[in-house]
Amino acid sequence: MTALEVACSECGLDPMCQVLDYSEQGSGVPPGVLLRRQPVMKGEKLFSVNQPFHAVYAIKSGSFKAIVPDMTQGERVVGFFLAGDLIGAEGMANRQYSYTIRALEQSSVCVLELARLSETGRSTEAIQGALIEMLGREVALNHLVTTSLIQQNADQRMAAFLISLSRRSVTRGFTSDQLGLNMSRSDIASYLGLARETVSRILTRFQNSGLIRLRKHNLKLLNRIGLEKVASSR
Amino acid sequence: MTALEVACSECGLDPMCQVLDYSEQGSGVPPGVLLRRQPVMKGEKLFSVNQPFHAVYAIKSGSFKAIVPDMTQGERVVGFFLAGDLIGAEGMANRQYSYTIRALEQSSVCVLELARLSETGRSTEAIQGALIEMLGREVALNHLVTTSLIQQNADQRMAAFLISLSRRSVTRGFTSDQLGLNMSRSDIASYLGLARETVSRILTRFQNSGLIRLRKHNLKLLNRIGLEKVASSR
DNA sequence: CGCCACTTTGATCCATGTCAAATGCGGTGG
DNA sequence: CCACCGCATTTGACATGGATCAAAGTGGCG
Repeated sequence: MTALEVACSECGLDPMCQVLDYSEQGSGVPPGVLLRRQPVMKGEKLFSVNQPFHAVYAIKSGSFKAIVPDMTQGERVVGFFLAGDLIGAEGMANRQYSYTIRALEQSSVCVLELARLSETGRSTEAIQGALIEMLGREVALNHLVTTSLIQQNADQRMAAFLISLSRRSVTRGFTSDQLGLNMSRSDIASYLGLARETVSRILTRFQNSGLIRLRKHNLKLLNRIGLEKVASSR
Repeated sequence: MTALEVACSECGLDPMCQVLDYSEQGSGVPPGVLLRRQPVMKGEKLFSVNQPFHAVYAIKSGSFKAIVPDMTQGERVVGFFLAGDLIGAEGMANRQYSYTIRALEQSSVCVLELARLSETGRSTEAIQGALIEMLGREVALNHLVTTSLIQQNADQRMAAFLISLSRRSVTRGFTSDQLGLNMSRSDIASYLGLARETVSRILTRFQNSGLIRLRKHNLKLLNRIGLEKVASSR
C-alpha cells in the first residue's frame, strides 16, 4: 500500500529544488537545508498553529489536513493538501504558522529550511526568484480556493469539492477519476461548513444517481459532466 | 468630501516604494514605472478578469470591490479593498488577472508596472526582496480571510465582516469605530453569501440592539465588544 | 417634481441543522 | 477464529434559519 509519489516537476517546491540543483550529488548544498522524502506517520503533525516559522514543506506522497482551534467545535478544518502541494508558505510573512498540519495517512514530505538558504552558496538572485515563483503560485491558488465555497448549496459545494480534488490529482500526474478520500466525513463536513449527516446523505445520493462510486475511502468519479452540472446549477 | 489617504508606511506597496526610493526626485526611476495617486472615478474599473497582468495597484484612498462573472447572478463579489490594500498580486503567477476591480467611490491608487521594474536600475536583489515581502504578506492575508466566512450563521458573518472592516481601517491609521460602507447592500450580500433582504434585516437589528449606528453609508461601531460576542457565539 | 434604483418590511417555504437510533467496521482480547 | 466493544457512518424524524416572493418606503438625480 505504498502511496504514489508525485514527480519533482509537478511539486510546489520544484522552483527552489531547481535552483539548489538538488538532483546532483556534490552540489555543495549543506546537509539539513533540504530534506527529501521524510516519512510522516498517519496522525502525526508537521507543525502546530502559532509555532515559529522555520520551513516550508512539499508533499511527496500522501495527504494532510490543516486545522485551526475553534472554541465551539474543538477544531475546524481549513484545508486539505495532496501530493505536490506546498505547505507553510503563509507562515513566512508572520514568522509563525497559522494552522496545524496533520497527516491523514502514511505520507512523505520534502522540507526546505528557509533560514538556512543563505548557507547554500547559491546566488541570492536565483533563490529569491524561486521564492517569488513559489509565493506567486500560492497567492493565485489561495484566491481560487476562497472564491468557491461560500454562497453555494450543499450539493454544489460537495460536487465542487470532489471535482477540485480530482483536478488537483490530475494536474499532479495521477489518474483523474480515481482517488483516495482519506479524511473522515467529519473533516469534510467541517471544511465545507456542513453537518456530517448532510455530507453522508449527499455522498449516498450522488452514488445512487451514478455520479460517483464510493468504497470505504476510495472514490471513483463515474460521471464528471454530471458532477460539474451539479456544481454550477442553481 | 476628499477621502482620507493612508500614509505610505501603511501601504501594501511600501516595500517596493522603499526600494525605488520614490520620495526622492532624481532617483533615476524612469517615468511610468510607478505612478502615484492616480485618480479613479466611482464605478471605473482598474482591470478586468482574464486581462493580461501588467501591474499591481495599491489603494491610496477610497475603496474597491472585486467581482467575478457568475452565470446565475451576473456577478459575484469576492472581496472588498480599502486604502492601503494591495490589488492584483494574484495575477502575477498566471499572467492574467483573476477578477475585475471596480471603484466603490472616488478613489486614488498607486500603480506599479511590474514588467518595467528592470528599467529602474535598482539591484535585482533589492527588487526581488521587496516582491517577496509583498507576496508573503499577501499569502498570509488571504489565508486569514478565507478561514472566516464559511460555517457561520448570518449574524456571525455580518458581525465578523464589520469588525474586519474596522480592524483593517484601524491598522491603516484611521479611526476604528467610524467608517464608510460604500458598497451596496447587494454587494455585501453577495460577498457574505446571503440574500440582500437578510443583510438589511440584520443591519437594522444590530442597530436596534445598539451595536451600531448606520446613517446612509456611514457606519459607526457603538459596541465592539457586543459585536465580537455575536461574531463568535454559537 | 417625479422617476428609478435601492432598501426595508412582511409572509411563506424549503434546505439543512439537530436530535436520536440503527448499522457497520476495525481492533482487541479470550 | 470468534465475540465484544467503541467509534464512524448511515438513516430517519423534526425544527428552524434564511431564501424567496411580494409590496411598500426612501432617496438621488434629471
